[in-house]
Amino acid sequence: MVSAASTLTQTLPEKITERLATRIVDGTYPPGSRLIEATLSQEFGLSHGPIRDALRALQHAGLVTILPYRGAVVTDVTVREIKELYQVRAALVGLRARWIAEDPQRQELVAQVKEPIARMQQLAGRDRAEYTRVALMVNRTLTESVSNHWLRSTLASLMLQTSRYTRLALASPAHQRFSAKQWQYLLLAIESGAGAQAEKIAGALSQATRDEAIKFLEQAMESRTAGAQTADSHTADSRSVSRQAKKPAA
Amino acid sequence: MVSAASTLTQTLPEKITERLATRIVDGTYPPGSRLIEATLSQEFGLSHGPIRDALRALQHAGLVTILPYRGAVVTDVTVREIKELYQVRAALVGLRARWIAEDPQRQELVAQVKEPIARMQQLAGRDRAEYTRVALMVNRTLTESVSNHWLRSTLASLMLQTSRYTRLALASPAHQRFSAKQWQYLLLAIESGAGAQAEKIAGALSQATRDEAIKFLEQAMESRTAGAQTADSHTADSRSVSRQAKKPAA
DNA sequence: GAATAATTATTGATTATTAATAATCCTTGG
DNA sequence: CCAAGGATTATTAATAATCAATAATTATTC
Repeated sequence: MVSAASTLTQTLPEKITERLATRIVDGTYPPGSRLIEATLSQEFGLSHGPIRDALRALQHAGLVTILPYRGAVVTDVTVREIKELYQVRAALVGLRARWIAEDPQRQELVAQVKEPIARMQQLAGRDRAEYTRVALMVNRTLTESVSNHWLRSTLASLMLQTSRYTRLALASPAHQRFSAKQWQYLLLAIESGAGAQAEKIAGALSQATRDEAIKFLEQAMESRTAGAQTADSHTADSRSVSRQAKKPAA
Repeated sequence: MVSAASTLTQTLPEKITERLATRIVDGTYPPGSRLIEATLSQEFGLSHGPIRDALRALQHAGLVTILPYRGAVVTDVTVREIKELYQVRAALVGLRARWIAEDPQRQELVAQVKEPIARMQQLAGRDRAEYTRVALMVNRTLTESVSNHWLRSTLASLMLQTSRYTRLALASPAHQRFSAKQWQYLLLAIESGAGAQAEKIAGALSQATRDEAIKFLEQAMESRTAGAQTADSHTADSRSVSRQAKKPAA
């Protein structure tokens, strides 16, 4: 479940897992790229063992697909799968909001995120990178505040995957402004202990983010299949994992 | 995510994972038992590699806890954690019911589970083992019918863990009868496409199962701490994983 | 009898080697 | 030219032997 660069990690494979996860999420390794054990073990100056472990962990996190005797490939998720992913995420984010709103000790958390959420109002539509940073941070704070261990870890796993696409949605200034507003409403609902309302707002925001991300992805898909032969970074069929297909830039 | 002895498995570690998972779930390896690489690799006639993989997979599934330089121990879940686990499960089982009820192609599934659910009525309060078997089977059929990949896999993971405790609840004839009734209502709600109602029934049943399981567990805890020195199978503090602590019966 | 040091069991990681296998390349015959 | 089939290659899967690291246990000493 890849604790997304949070709790100071211990073992070697965990460290590697996080470093690789970061590269996948931030796009350094685009979907379809192969993660080859030999290359990675050289790069990190390690033997195959820990690398293997890390790749397996990434598989469990859903960031990588392992084909027997073929190795790890950064998962290329179809639009349909992304929709499904967000659907589950929306439900759990709703649950998260409700449980937080119903937690007697919620004011601590409220105090912690009040300022960042206010700042999001300022940034919305102005500083894209910073807005994204703050938004993801607030999200993480909320997830980590959940006392239920299982909700926390499954949410963390889903978030890790969706963050790849949420970035896309947050690129739109219009969506930023919408998102900022919704966060403010959500904060109010949580503060006042309105569980059902908090759940509804959080779920709706998640759905909206999904719709926005999908819009971008479908555009990208079109332009990709249109000018297929031109650029090398994205072949028409990024699913056919042929040998020469994009190696991770070493 | 340990596909619980379902989809015909391929690789060695997956096979081992399933065999070990079965043993943990059915109580062959009680909570607190240590799973030692050397022993297992001998038993299965394999080298350490695949065993390691399997243990890591079990850790991801939440069935085992790995302590650095100490190895894998069958997770001993606190009552609080079990409550949390069921809370998430209840929410997702509710979601599962709703989505199935809203699926235009649901009648296929309905036809598939109608008979088993009718049979549950007959078995309830009479044949405990068979009732449990059918109930778990129906549950699995429902989970596997979910088209959303993420819901399916997270549910499968949660189910694998909860099945350890659901068994306890299903031991009670009263709960069996209650459960059988609720399943019938659930089937009707699904058949008629009443999503919200299906969600409510499924969630409520999950909660009831939880309450029943907790009751058993708390009884077991009491009797355990009371007559601590007597039996060897469950030490008072099954958390202290000392060297001599229950080895898996080889 | 408690603090500390030695011992032991066990995992973590490395290295080298062989087997298995999927993808690709390279014939060769039509 | 080109399609079918076999050789080649890249890469993972698994084994084995070894050493390092470490947590728990046992022994030792004052």
